[in-house]
Amino acid sequence: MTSIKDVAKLAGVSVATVSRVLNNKGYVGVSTREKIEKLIEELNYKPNEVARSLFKKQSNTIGLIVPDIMNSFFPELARAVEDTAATLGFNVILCNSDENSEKEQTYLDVLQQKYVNGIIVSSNTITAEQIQKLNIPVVSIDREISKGLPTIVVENKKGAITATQFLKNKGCTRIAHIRGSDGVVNAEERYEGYKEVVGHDEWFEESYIVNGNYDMRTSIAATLELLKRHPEIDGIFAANDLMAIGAIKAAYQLDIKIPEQLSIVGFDGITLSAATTPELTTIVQPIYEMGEIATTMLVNLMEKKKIEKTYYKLDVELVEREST
Amino acid sequence: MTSIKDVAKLAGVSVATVSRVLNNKGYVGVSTREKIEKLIEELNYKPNEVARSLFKKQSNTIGLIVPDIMNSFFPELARAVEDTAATLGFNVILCNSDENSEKEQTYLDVLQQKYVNGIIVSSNTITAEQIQKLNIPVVSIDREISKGLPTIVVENKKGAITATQFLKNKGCTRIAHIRGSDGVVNAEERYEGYKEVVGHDEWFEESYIVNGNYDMRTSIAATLELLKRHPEIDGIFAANDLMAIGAIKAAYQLDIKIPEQLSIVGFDGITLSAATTPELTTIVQPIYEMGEIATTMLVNLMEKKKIEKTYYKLDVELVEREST
DNA sequence: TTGAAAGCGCTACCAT
DNA sequence: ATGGTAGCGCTTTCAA
Repeated sequence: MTSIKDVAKLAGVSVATVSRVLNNKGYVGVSTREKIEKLIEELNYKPNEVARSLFKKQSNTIGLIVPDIMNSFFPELARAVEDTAATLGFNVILCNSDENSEKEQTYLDVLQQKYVNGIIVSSNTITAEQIQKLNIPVVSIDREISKGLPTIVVENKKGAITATQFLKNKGCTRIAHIRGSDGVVNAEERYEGYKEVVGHDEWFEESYIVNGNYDMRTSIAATLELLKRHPEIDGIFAANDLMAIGAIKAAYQLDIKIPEQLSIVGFDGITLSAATTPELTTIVQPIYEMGEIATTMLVNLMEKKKIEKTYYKLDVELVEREST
Repeated sequence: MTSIKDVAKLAGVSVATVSRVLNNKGYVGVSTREKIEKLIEELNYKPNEVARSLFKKQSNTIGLIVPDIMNSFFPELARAVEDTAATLGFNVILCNSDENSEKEQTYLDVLQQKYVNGIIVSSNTITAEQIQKLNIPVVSIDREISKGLPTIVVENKKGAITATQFLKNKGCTRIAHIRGSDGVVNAEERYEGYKEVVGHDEWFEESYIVNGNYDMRTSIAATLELLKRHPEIDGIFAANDLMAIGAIKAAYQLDIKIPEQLSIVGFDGITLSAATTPELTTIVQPIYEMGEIATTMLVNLMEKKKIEKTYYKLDVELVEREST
């Protein structure tokens, strides 16, 4: 690999001068500049990023910590983050935490050791304290780690209300809910939204709610049980698309027609939701936008620009498809 | 951030000694070692990876270049790569190339500038020459860039034969093919496999083949047209799951019953394929395993261990589900 | 068994 | 306008 020294030597100047043209900083005579630029071109010289990082204490890299890139909306989020980062001149290191605190801490440590400029994280387990210690900007996505920390979330409760109300308007009279994992804030919020709409109906009781653990398989089993217990159910609001798809499968097994006998609404708007048959009516989150905003905000934070807003609660939208 | 100097000073030794205990290399007196280790613990000192990288010319990082992390099997592949890399002590930088040569070259350049130890790449456009220049190990996945380069692929043709033959055995008498993008090797191979099985049947003609461009939307349109042109079709082999799902949707639109009137087989075995209704019969690739093998092989290459094999052609398996 | 110091490739300060 | 050089935090050679 050719280094700045080689360029300097061949150009008959000092490394300082080469550095100046590299960074477009400080005075350089026109002719020397040209000579150096030509040389850089010829040698196809690219400055060593690691050496730069060591000096700058920044590696032009950001860390992205997600529970599992295979799950629901993380591929799209990752894509948005990587796209935006690339545009702004950063690379992204992908980390799968499995929501495991130990792994998370390990990743946080090595990201810090690698001088990443900032971190985007989606986690329920990470604490504000862990983040404070890091001393680099962190933005939290999809989950609110603590007040004050830069955060991008969506209108979970509002979305749930929209979904449930929509089922009601469609004429559903017994609306069940497949809720997300215990202890996860957005699962809680979606549950609350559901309850706000039907909680005071005289038919309502807690047994219309099952836990699908944000997972398709669990949801199938839960739905089967739910429909056995309450065959009168004619509407289901699932707290994410995966579980809604599970519900579709369960209904299919029981030979229940969707949407004729049973309407189903999901939450997330993942690619999958448009690929099922029938296609899923769902509350779609602006996933790509979330990634964009998070990354842009992170970069602003990193560059210590002043930020107008560090808390975004993005709106969600009901997209009606074939399952209702 | 506390540095090796701080540790050395507090321990009353030189940085060299601290470095020795850090790397478990060279002689260190037992008592000094203990003192230093205790100090490291207390200070929660973590060595600066960037400084290390600069010296070692290796950053304990590998690059992963895929066309688009949102597409078909890349999330699972990325997961496998990251898991394996993490276990072996490496981070992974994610790059989305969109199969765009310029982007690819840019990524290759910055990965090299960042001293990544190796690169895993899935691309049709990258050339052997580009890789040679890099001078770091590269393994190619899903596509064969050139003979001699470490490669992981699957039995595309064989899988296609299995799929098509399976449809025949199921009693299908007019089997169509939705092929993948032009110029993509695996699309070609799958097409060949299909043709090997039905190409000599007397009913066969080229008009039973349409191009779905490895994309769901395109596939829907193509299937619609296909079924209009040849209403007698009772079996479809699609070159990937996304297109097979498109075919399901098209059939659904035309009110054609699957599998009663039409059987469909896909290729890939992505998560999606088990989420549709009806669930898709497909040729599943060992995606996770491909990622594992690629990463392990890459690390061996990086560490200059001797490699038994640099070319893997993994077997695929037909998984029968509801679409046939 | 330990320390001093060179050097990895670059940037930025201070001279000139 | 340009050069010399310290220093970023670490590893490794050479001496002691």
